[in-house]
Amino acid sequence: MPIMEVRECIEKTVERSLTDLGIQSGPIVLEHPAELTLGDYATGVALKYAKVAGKNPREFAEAIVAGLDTIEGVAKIDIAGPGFINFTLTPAAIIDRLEAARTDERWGSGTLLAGKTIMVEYTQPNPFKQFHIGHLMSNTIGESITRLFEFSGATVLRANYQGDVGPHVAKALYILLERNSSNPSVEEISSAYVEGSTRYDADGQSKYAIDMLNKKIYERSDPVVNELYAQGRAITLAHFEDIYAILGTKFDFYFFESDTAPIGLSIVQSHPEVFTQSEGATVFEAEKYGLHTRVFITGLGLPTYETKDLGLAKLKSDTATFDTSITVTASEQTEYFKVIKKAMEFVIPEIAPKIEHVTHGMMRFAEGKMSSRKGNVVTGESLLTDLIAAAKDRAAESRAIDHARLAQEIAVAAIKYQILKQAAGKDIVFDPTRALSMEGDSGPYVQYTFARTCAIIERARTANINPSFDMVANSTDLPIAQKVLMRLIPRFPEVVARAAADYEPHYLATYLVEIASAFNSWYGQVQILDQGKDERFKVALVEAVSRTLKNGLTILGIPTPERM
RNA sequence: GCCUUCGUAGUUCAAUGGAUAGAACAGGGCUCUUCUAAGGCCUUGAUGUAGGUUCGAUUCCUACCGAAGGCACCA
Repeated sequence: MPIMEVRECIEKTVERSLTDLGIQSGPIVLEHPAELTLGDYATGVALKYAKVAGKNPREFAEAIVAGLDTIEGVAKIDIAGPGFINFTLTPAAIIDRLEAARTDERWGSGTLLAGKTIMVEYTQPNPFKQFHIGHLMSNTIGESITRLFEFSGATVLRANYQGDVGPHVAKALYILLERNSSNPSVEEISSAYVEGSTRYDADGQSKYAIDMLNKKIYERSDPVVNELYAQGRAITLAHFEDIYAILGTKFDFYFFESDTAPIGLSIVQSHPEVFTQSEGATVFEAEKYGLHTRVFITGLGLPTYETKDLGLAKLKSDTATFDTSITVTASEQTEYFKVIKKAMEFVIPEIAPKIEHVTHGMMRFAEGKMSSRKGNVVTGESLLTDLIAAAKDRAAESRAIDHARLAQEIAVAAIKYQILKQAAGKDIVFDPTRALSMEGDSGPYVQYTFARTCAIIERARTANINPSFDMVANSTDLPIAQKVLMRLIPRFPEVVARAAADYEPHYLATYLVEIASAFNSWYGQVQILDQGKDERFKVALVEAVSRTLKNGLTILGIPTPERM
């Protein structure tokens, strides 16, 4: 019986036993014991309800256990410590899962989101601005969330939303026009943006000129402006595609602010009962809902990001059918999004419930916030370039056939793992030294472990060893690290499911390092290919580890080179 | 000022209200005639402060201290 079902059976029978004892507990959620030696699953319900039941916890635990049905796949049930009930799986149940890990290509997948279609919008770089490490963060988290959803049975629509109109474009274009640029490079465009921002804040004349230019861009009224605009837009977008290719993202939909703006405008203008006029602007007064007022249409009659976001929701809904649309952005937009969501409830009530916002922390320097307006950002490509350079020497000495490709795969692993190893909502303080590190708790560490498993599997194949769990090794004299692996690997589908349910890839990242660490410990301790009687069993276990690492890294969006 | 989020080893992060708070890096020591040393083994070291709820609090509540973000025409 698959382990997820064993788990459910335990949860159900515990709940029923409690009900029989007069306790309405609600659904039971099992945890894992602190120590692997204590068992595979545990519950503290006896502790929780002992007082209500008027018994001491251990006595009560005994009563609960006495009321349990026999559960296939459970070898023993212990009461331990202050009154925990611990369940230990049978060797057969564990071997059944290890066999699945070894042979099932989709090992780890589940049905949590089966039948659901979910649009995920992430990355959101803006043409005419740099692709900085904040975008790298959004892309990494967004991509791994989409893959978690896919492994949980959902159909996923990858979407990117890019701001190709708005003041930032006018600022960059103003300087480019002044420089008489033609077919500017990505660097020229982003430096123009920084200069434009500075001028906008510094002198009133430039500010006025940029505001007028902004209006022209929206209206598409000036052929010279249109020409340079088209060039700059195309150049930056093509540049972003190069980065997506390295990162391993392929979007299904691209939305642009130039398209969402008119849709949003018409929505706002057709709801005067929701939006009010104030100081020449059209605003949404959200104070009455415990939020704050935001401007939707400026005094110049131009739509702000707020209005475009309303248009975006409508456009998404018109473009594709989905149950939920999730927008992944940095936490600085948390409050902003609440206002938008509230406005949506009034103007597009049929779409509003489908729109969800997930925030991630911000990438910042120890000294403070990065700001592309000021130009003090670390760009995505400079970080990747530095990481590739750092990985290059080692890659050159590796067994890989394509060294340049390996260096890139390692660089992607290093940056992505650093982002994914911690809870998604927390800020990351960007430390260049740490970012370049490939040792210890890192992406390359897990990759290296995977490459090791591949090397062993390859050798075993050459030696005609037939991997098999048929012969169950005497479990008492196994090395601890091997026992740990055998208990940990079956948990993989649960870890994936929990990470998907909570939008928290870091549960998976943490788990993979745990597996890699146990494997490396075992590897250091025993000779796997030793021609002994356990050899086939050990090779089979290596295959189970290998698949778990491969699928796990893939879900995180991290490449899995077989040779390093 | 108001709102949101967050304070865990020297540093960067874990911990589903549970059992002895785990890792990694940095520091000290050991380990490649043996399947990849990007590895393994040993070692020092932590829950901001004060209360509260609970059988049990890093986790929930209150206050304070500290940090980050947001709060009208940026995205």
